Amino acid sequence: MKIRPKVLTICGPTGSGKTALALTLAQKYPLEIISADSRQVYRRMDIGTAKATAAEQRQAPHHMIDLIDPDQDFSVADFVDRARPLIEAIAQRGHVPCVVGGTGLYIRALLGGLAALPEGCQELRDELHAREQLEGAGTLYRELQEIDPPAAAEIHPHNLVRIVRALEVFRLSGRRMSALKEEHRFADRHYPSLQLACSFPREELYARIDRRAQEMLDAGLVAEVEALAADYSFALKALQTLGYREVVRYLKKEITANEMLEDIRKYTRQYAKRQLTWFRGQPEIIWVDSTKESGKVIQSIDNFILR
RNA sequence: GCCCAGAUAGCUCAGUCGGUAGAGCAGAGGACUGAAAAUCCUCGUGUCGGCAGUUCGAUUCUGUCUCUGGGCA
Repeated sequence: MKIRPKVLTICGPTGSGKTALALTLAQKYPLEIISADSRQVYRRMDIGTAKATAAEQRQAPHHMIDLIDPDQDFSVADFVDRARPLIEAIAQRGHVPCVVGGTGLYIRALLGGLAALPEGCQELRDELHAREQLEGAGTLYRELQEIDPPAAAEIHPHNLVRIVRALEVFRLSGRRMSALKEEHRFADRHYPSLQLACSFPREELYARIDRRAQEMLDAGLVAEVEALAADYSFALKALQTLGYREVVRYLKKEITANEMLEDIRKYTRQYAKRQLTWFRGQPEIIWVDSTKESGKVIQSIDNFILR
């Protein structure tokens, strides 16, 4: 009989203590951690992505970290494709797969599946962007209004990334993205899941983020970026990542060391806020203050695993 | 001590030829299906430094005081 793996997820904004909670729980349960983080998949991006340290990774098996080189592309679909077999294998050996991360879309797609959309095509995207450039702002949006009115109605005319994607889907599949999404709606139920999110009062979360930014710099974030820039270039897409791009600007002498620190803090806080917006919209998530409610957490995990 | 320039939103500043004011940033809220640490949207009442004068009406003009720059001594 094929077992249906139960999946525990721990999400929350950056700096909310997801890793710490997972490692605490790993002392009590046979957890294997699956990182759901769009940046921790990159090798050599350790400090700025707050990757679990080597010592932390020894406390429980970690997966989905250091998968690819910094110049390679990665997408939600890649994440799902790689994580699914891992979950099966972990469950087979009697362990509990624990998905830990802040990339909300990855977790949602893992649990709810992905619509039958074609994968992205960089050349096509470049071509579309070039057309918008050449033929004027609004060109692509008008085209989307023609071919997929429902999608156009949902996408703001300024949101080029989304507009390009919708056009790409139509061009590659011959079908409207709006229809394909409507047929799917993250409605798959791949695994029974218990979804926890780390919560903190906003002020405290921001204070933690501010502190961590300084710690990252102390730990050698600038050197990490210098090494990447030396082997690739400042234009490396992965260096557009929050925390990395500010260091790049510092190294290019566009901002001072202090501005770098303050910018990293500021943009990280804004990112945390966006994550909160996403996670708040996920109805199944149970919010816990892990520093105060560990009893409640243990209780709900017991119920979930033994059910 | 004297001269000059400032004082307007949390910050930087614009503006009102006299009818109580608006940008950027910050902040808050939101959207999100193969780029998601990305991308995008919405939200602006504040003794216009204090006091007094002129005026129907002053944040705007005048006087004075305070503070902050800069200059001269």
